[in-house]
Amino acid sequence: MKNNKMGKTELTRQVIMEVARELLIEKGYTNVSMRLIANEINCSHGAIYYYFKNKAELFYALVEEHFLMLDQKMTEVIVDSCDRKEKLRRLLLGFIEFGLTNQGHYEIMFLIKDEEVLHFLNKSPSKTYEKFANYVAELSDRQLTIKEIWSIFLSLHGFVTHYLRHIVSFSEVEDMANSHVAMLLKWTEN
Amino acid sequence: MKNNKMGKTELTRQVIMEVARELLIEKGYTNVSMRLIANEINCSHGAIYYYFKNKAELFYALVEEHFLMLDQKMTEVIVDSCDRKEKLRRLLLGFIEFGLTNQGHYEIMFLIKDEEVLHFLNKSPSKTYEKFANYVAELSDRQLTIKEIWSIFLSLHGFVTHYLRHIVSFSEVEDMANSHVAMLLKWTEN
DNA sequence: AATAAATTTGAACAGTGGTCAAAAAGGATG
DNA sequence: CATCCTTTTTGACCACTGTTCAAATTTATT
Repeated sequence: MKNNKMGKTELTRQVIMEVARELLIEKGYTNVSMRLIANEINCSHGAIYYYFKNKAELFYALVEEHFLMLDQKMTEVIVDSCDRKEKLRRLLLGFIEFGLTNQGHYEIMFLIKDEEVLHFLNKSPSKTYEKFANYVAELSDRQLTIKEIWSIFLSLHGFVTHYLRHIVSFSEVEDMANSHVAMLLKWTEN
Repeated sequence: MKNNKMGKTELTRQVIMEVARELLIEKGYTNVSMRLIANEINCSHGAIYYYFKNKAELFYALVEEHFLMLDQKMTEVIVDSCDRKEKLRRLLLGFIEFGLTNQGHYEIMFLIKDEEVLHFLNKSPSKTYEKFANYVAELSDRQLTIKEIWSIFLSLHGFVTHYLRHIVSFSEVEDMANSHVAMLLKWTEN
């Protein structure tokens, strides 16, 4: 970490985002206040507004990276050296794992209704979904319709969303996740 | 509505809940404040706390009725005079319709993470789910496992949750809802 | 009319996101 | 070093939130 001459941590977008991310993970979007972030950094809450126009922009900057992370995670599955059926399985399971290991981020990316947050999200969710949909279409045995793929996504979203409410870790529901994905897979076959 | 000698509406749990329900429908849980409710009734916000210990209890009293409404809606489908396959279809579609025509309530019943709200919800969601699961098991052609039924529920939950974020009415997504349910049904068959 | 109980009020508290004039710090120039 | 200018930081302030509670008011009872 960069320090200035007084030894205090320099205030940058990066530093603010790092602290905000830690707090987001342990408390969730609504329970992290700008003042709490500022306290953790030892600056005034007003200073944060010099780097981010508001709370929504700050937290969007956080999740923006995670859209790319999710994209990358999907690509990793694709270039893996297993057969198509296994790739598809890992793609669906991977989405659930991503959602439950990044609950705070997932909340902002796909759940929170806040207008301001939604304004910043813009096209990111649809772009990531498009990638997901293309991969699913590519990996499935039979030709799936647009609606069918969308249904698969909504089913995964429902899984993540439910367990997110009670803050359950992925490992705690891994069995159920496997079962859920197995059902969706079975459905893509016939 | 009962009025007292001055012509002013009498302050009761019922009156508070009616006003709160209207506001919940048009604004959602987080955007309805105790002071807003009080203004609408023409009483002080403090008075509401004489009838409800806090915001969560007030809104739980609202959704409590809706767990029963949902139960009843499911029962109506069961006693209907169509064949089993059609009953199951209406059961699943009915859940989606319920969620999207009572968005504010559904939010509290199945979505909101607020600890205080969760505390009051207690066993209501699981009881309603149990009823749902029993009906699904009863109406499906083949024997479904516990996990399979749970997956069906999560898939419906995902559908509702997604469209709830953008406040879309049921009629606007009815086609997609039918398609989503059709997929789940097809899966229960083979 | 006096007393007791039920109800209502509104100031106060601690918290939120956000704004902004003023102060402070940093850098460049003479 | 001193002056000037720009960048950064502060913290009081605003309007809002849920919640509490002593005090005032209304209603019911004796």
